[in-house]
Amino acid sequence: MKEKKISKSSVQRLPLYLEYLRSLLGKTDSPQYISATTISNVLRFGEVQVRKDLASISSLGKPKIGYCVLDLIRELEEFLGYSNVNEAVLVGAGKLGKALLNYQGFEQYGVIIAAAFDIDPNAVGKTSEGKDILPISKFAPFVKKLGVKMGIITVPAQNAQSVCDLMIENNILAIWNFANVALKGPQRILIHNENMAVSLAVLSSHLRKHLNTKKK
Amino acid sequence: MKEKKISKSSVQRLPLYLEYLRSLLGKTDSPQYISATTISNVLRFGEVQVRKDLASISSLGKPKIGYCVLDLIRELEEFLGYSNVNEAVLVGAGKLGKALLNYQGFEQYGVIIAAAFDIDPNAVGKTSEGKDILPISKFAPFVKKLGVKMGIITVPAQNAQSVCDLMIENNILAIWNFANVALKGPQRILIHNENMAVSLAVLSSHLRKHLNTKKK
DNA sequence: AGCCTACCGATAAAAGTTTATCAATAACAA
DNA sequence: TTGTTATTGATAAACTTTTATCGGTAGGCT
Repeated sequence: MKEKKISKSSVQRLPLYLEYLRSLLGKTDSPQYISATTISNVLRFGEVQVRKDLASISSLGKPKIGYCVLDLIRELEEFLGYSNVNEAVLVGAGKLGKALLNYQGFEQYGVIIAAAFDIDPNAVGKTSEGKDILPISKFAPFVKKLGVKMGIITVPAQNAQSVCDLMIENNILAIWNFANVALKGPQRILIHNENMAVSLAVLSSHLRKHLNTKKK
Repeated sequence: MKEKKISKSSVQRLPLYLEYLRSLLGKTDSPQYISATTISNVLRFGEVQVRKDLASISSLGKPKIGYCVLDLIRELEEFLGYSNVNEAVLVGAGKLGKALLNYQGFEQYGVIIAAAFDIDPNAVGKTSEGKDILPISKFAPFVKKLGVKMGIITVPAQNAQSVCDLMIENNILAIWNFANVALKGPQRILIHNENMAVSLAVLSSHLRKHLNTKKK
């Protein structure tokens, strides 16, 4: 009810607040309250932006005092869904796929990759970390049985859309796509395209621009 | 001169056009010209958006015909800086760092990771793919010698800013940051924060919202 | 030739995001 | 108690990005 609409860009800043607040807890002089001003100085966001972001997930915030750190952390974790674990499945056990599969870091954010799938029979087996890589034929039953709602795509670009369709058919609701195409699907499905090429484009075009103008 | 200002979001769509156009070349019925309408249908962007994006990097575009595919590809590669190779250095040879280091895929986009650096003496050596992992003390001379302009950060969050500062001191111009903090630096430096936690936040909060509303 | 149609490019409107301004509130000190 | 100050939260302005509208141009068909 009280949940105001929150912009996508705002959501993307939330984990940064969370990371910072969590880092405070470790310190010896860890403060009980924190002001938006302080946060904005550390993260170098606009002061107002911080307030707006926090306002959309939290109710508290006392004048002259700021926000209660512990409450904020709890509310952020709550909002971001880090408090309840989501299981995910990964399709495409190539280099990138395996790297993600073996990467422990996601558990910190409430995501566990339950298993990976690959079309290549040679890829099937167990990773060094003991995660299963199953044949793609097992995908539908596996997902149905565990009720997995999150899918990760690390197949080559030309196969990505069909994997995406497969996931949607099997009631996956959120898809994290590492293939170098912008996948699309029905509105209700969230497809987040994580595209290394896109990032490289930003970096690389900046360099080109910068180096060119210098030459002149 | 003719280069119009182009928005960051626009730049981020460019590699998708490129990928699609490149994929056309492989086909047997590969067309010589292509219209913005066709592209927009495949990539599911707005038709006008495609035109605007293309207009900012290309001059051509004939009524009733469309754009010359080969020219477009050339112009995109040119703009994105894929045509001339950029060397990059990576700091932080942990799991993620090594995965990136060994990942060949970047070369397709004109980026080669020349070497990695780590503060931990035990990490120093060569990867399975034959890439060097050097002690961080070698960073400054290495970067200076090769004139590297791109840096990749894969260290834990608390060390990321100091690595970032180190890179800036050594004239790195574009930084690709995988640590879970938003790094900041002077305007002229491009810092692209690639944050897995941010992506997970988007996915995970979508799931939470979706699953909650269903329960009701 | 002249008309029709597919398509581009420019300009304008709308939507979304960030930044600025300011009144209101609660702690603290005199 | 009363004034001062740090800080919030709401509202408004500026900016950015996306989407809509429309005139203009070049093929191709009659």
